[in-house]
Amino acid sequence: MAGSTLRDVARRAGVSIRTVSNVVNGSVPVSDELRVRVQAALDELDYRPNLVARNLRRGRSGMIALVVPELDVPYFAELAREVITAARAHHYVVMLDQTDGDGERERELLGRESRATMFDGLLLSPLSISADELRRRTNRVPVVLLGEHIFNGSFHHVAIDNVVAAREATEHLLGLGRRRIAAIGDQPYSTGETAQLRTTGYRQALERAGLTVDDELIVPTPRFHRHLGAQAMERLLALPEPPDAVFCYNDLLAIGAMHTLTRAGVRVPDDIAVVGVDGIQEGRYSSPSLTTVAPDKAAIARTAVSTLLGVIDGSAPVPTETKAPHRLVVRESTAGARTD
Amino acid sequence: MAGSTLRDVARRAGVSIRTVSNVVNGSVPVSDELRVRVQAALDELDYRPNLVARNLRRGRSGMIALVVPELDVPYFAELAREVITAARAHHYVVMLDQTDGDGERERELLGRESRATMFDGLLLSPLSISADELRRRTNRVPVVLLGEHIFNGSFHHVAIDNVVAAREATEHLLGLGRRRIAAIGDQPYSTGETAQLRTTGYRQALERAGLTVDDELIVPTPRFHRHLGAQAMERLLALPEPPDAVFCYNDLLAIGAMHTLTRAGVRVPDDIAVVGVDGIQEGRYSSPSLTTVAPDKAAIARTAVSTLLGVIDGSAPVPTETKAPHRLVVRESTAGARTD
DNA sequence: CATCATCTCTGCATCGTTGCAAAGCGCACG
DNA sequence: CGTGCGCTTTGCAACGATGCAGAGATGATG
Repeated sequence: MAGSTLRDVARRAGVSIRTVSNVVNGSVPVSDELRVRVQAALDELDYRPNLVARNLRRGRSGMIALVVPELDVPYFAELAREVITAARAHHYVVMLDQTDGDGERERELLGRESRATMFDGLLLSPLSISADELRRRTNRVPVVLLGEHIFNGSFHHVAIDNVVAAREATEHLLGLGRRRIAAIGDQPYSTGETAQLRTTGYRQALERAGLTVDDELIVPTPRFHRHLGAQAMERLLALPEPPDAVFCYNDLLAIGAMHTLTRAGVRVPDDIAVVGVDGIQEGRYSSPSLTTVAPDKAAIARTAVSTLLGVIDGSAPVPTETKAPHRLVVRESTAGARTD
Repeated sequence: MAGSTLRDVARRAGVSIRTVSNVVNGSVPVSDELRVRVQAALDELDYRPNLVARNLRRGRSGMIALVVPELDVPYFAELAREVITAARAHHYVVMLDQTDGDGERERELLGRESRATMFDGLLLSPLSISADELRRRTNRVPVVLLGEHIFNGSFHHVAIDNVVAAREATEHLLGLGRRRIAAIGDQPYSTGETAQLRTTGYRQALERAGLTVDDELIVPTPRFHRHLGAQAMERLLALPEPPDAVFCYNDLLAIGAMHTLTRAGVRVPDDIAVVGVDGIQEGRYSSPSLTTVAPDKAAIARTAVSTLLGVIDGSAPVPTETKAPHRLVVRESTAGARTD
């Protein structure tokens, strides 16, 4: 029951511990005769290396942590999937934690008694923590930031170009002939940088089209959840002059918005076209299916993981700001065709 | 940069390593004078305990692994969220891995060179691996199984009562007056036990209502994904006598099915009522919103974690089969009211 | 035949922490 | 004043693995 150790195997095979280790690792040549004998002992005792001990000796754990606000938000679940896959390609495993966007939890994560030291590095998708704090707390552990916040070059960072993504989404709506385009999801305060970038892109698109931005059409939401999208849409429908299209800052907001529209008998896209961001699977089977700006999550994950591993092995000391690709996926919610 | 150790702190404070350790852990009393001095040294050097070393010494890692088929399947993401939360309450962290339902991956997970030894225990949601194999491979690591497969009492196991859940879902449809009720998601082969249990419940409900089961209405699907639900529904619509209700073995199948129905101009629930299983958030904002049998995921997670920890500390040697609660959540997809 | 290079194999030290037992110290008590 | 008790503090060993340097054995070479 209690796992056997190198010592047990060595005793059984009548060789030194070191020789068993050599057989297990295969790095140092071992004579055929001994190898066979040791291998037999390994099999009989069903030896499994104690990775904790190995890690201590090697100074590496082979584990990274991925910290996201909420794992049950599809975007993060899908991203986590890709991160796990990308990490596996480098023989790394991934510990997952979620902060619920709670700054306290984020801080605790990096604090004195945290488990952070167990990991070779951290992939962090911070919501509430400030750049200063992060800097103060991460002087030990290699960190790569994902998608959120701007930390003006002091951190490794992987994200899509949010301004461009938002501009393209809005331009797509303009291309349909819509002129009264709303935006759902602005976050005009210090930790809402991502949202603000999307607002910037939205404004750019309208201005380039020679339209004036109607601030009434920009509805802020504290988070990016379905029910907040639904609420925001209600507010927009109550306007004297409702919009004819909505750019939602993520797909969940868009799905919430479409929920409100469907209930209100407003046709999508005929009366109001809807576009989201994130490219989550849910949007492919919603009714109507959702047009979205889809970040290349696999690319984000691969880049983030390899950047992090670079920091870990010291080959990437200078913070890099990587822009990951995205593409517009057009579906029914902005298609010319009727929904039903 | 390189983290300071107990030795460094001890040197600086002019005390023994052991005393520093005592201050850090707080378990053994230390005189005020020394504690202050040591604490100062700890702060100055920003000491963080090396958890790998601590784990080696203590023989516990404080980590469990959660292995699910696919993390981007909402049910598993939501379950993972609860598991992480439940584990945190016990000061445990959770490593996440996914197998893609690939038996090879599941086997590898338990194999010789796996990371399994790094964890104190495993929460496993197996898809393809057989009971025998699992038994052969898990003689070392404490394991609790989640929701899938039947392993006739040789493993700790937490799941809802699938037969009852399926029966209740079907009875709900019967209660609406529907009489031609289809089922989507059967898996009539060795690793599809969960699906088979749901088929059993479905049959029970029909038989108790004095109806005969029309095997044509039971559409198998190899997995529980949206597009397979959509395909299955197409098949049902093509029948000479289509159903007036569908029980889908999970919410994704149901959402796929509703997608097909909406496109085909079939009204839900007026023409065909739909019910799913899993209680994922997506179903609350789908159009129409989805009636579902919702397992209490938090309860499943709590039970699974505390059972696992019981196995780990040896206080729960006999395999327990726990039935977690579930409840029927009625929404638009089976409501009397019109959708639009 | 002596010498040296080569190839296996081994023992020791070490990673950073904690368990254990005993040392050191002060104080109360006979 | 000596003994014993309780409290704090310490040194040593150990968790299980690997790096390193060196010991043996073997073969090649002059």
